[in-house]
Amino acid sequence: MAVQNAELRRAGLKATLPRLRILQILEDSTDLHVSAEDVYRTLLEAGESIGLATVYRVLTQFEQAGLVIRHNFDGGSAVFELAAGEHHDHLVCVRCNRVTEFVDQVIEERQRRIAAENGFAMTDHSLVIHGICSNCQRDSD
Amino acid sequence: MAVQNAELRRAGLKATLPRLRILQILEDSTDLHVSAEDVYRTLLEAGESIGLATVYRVLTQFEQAGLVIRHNFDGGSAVFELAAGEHHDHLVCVRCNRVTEFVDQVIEERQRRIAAENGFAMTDHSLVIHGICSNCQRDSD
DNA sequence: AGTCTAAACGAGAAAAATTCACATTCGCAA
DNA sequence: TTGCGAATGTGAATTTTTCTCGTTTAGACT
Repeated sequence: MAVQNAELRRAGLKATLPRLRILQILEDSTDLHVSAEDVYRTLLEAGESIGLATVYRVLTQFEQAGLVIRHNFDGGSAVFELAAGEHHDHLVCVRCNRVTEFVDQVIEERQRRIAAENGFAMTDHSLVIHGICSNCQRDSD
Repeated sequence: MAVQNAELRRAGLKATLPRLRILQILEDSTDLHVSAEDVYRTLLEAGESIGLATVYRVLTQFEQAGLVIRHNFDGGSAVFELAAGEHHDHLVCVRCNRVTEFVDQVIEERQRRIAAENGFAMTDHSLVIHGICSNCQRDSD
C-alpha cells in the first residue's frame, strides 16, 4: 500500500484513494489487459464506491504519466496495461481474443530507422499481429 | 461507373446505389483514410440522401469483402482505406494526425516468423509508428 | 417491360464507450 | 487543524456505432 503511494508520487500524482485502488487492481490483475469497465466492475465487487467517470479519468492520467499503456485492439473499448517492464508487441487471436506478448529487436531497430528516414521523431509505436492461436486452430472444424 | 459495378460484383455484393456511391467516394478521396462521418458528409454535400446507418453497414460489408481496411488509429472513430495495392504500414503524427505509409520487407518477414513461432496462423497485422512529423517539429516551440 | 422476393435501405431509436459539469469531498502543506 | 486547490461522484451529455422495422430496390424469371 505504501508502495503504490510512492509510485503515484513518483508519477507526479496525488495519492488519492481511487488512484491507489485502481493501481492496485491493475497490479493484481491476472489479465494483462483490462478495460475501464473491467476495473469498474472489480471495484464494485470489492464494495468500493468509485464512479466510472473517475475510472476513466484516472486511467487517462495514468496513461499520461506513463504508468499504463492504452491499446485499441479492436475498436470496441480501449484496454490498459501496466507500463512496467520493457516495451513489447502483441499477437491477438481473432477467435478467442487471447493476447500473447513478444519482443523482437530486429523489428524495433527497423522501426527506428523508418521513423528517422521519414523525418518523424518517434514517440511510440504499436505492432499487433492478428491470427488464429494454436488452441483455436485445434478447436476448428 | 460500370467499373465500380463490376468491382462490387466481384466482391459478391449487389450493386446498389449507396454502395456504388460510397465506393466512388473512397476512390475519389484525396485523403487515404476516411471515417464513416467523412463519407456521410461527402454524400450530404453531393445532395445524396443516404443514411448514416447505411454508410456504416456498407463500410463494414466492404471490409468483410476485403475491399477496404479498417483502422483504429486513435480510438476516437475508425477510419477506412481502400484495400487496393499492396499491404503497408503507417506512421501517424501525434500532433497533426497526418498519416504516411511505408513498407518494409524485413519487418514483414520477421512478423511471419514470430507468428509461426507462437503457433499463430497469421491473418493480418498492423504496425503504427507514432511520432512528430517534420512539419510539426519545425512548428514547435 | 412486368412481377416477385430476398436483400438492402432510411429514419430514428438504442446501445456502448467515453467525457463533461458541477456541487461536494479530500489530500496535503502550512 | 485548517484552508485551498485538486480530485471525486453523480448523472447528464456526447460521440460513435448498431439495431429495428416499415419501405424500397436489384436482379432473376417471366
